[in-house]
Amino acid sequence: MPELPEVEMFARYFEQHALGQTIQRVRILDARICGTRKLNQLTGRRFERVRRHGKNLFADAGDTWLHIHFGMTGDLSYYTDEPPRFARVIFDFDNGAHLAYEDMRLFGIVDLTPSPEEYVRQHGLGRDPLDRQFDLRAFRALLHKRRGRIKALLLSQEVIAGIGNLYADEALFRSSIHPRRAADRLRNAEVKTLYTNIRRVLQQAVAFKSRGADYPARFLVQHRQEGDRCPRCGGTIRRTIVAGRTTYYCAKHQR
DNA sequence: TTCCATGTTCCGCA
DNA sequence: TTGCGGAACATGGA
Repeated sequence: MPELPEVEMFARYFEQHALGQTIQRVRILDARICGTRKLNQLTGRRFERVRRHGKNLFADAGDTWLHIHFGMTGDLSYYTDEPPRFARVIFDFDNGAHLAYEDMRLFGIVDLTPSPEEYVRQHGLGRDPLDRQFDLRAFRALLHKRRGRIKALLLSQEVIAGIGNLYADEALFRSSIHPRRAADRLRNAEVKTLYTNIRRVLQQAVAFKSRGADYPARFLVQHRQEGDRCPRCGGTIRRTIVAGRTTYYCAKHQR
């Protein structure tokens, strides 16, 4: 689940449920999820605010921040009765409720970091595409002298932080750009279109999700099947591998 | 049983 | 140097 829009939902969920309460205990059910720092140090503290950068969630706990990366199957669950099946870390609050980080495949990370800025710096993350500073000019600069494939570039978190496999395909689909095109060979108009569509796709995804609505049929994500009909031009949807990931695109209008 | 998965990282090779 | 493919990680669902 977790690309930028999903993590944005997690951030809002965290904000709604887990702020302001004293953490009574932190239970680590599977240490493979945790980094090197000791989450126990959160005991007695409260989460004061939440931030997101790309696919990373941060929660301010005073002089340290909780950092969560959701891997492929990470999720949050605030509950009062039974913990979810794949709970890996559980925060017990003094009101008797709990916040569980669940993760079936264990690719996620729950750790502490000095601050979101420090984390972003240490890991060399690029701009968040919904950040104000991510303007067309910045995007254009990222593509300059990049010989790699445009899809690979969109997936690279050091370039832009937050786009994953699904939304990379979606943005390219809307922009009529073939995922194997060389990044530095896109025409000016295409760069602009792609920039606009990256933001639009992510913003719309957040909007649909926050309403609990399904994505409409015009989204490629509803047609991720070899041989399906393109909702935009009637062409044929193809499945291939680009940048090591399963990629769907319309063979007719993506060039 | 086999294949696949919305992520990241590491290694070998061109 | 840059970028690519492949493998690895771990696990359940179709």
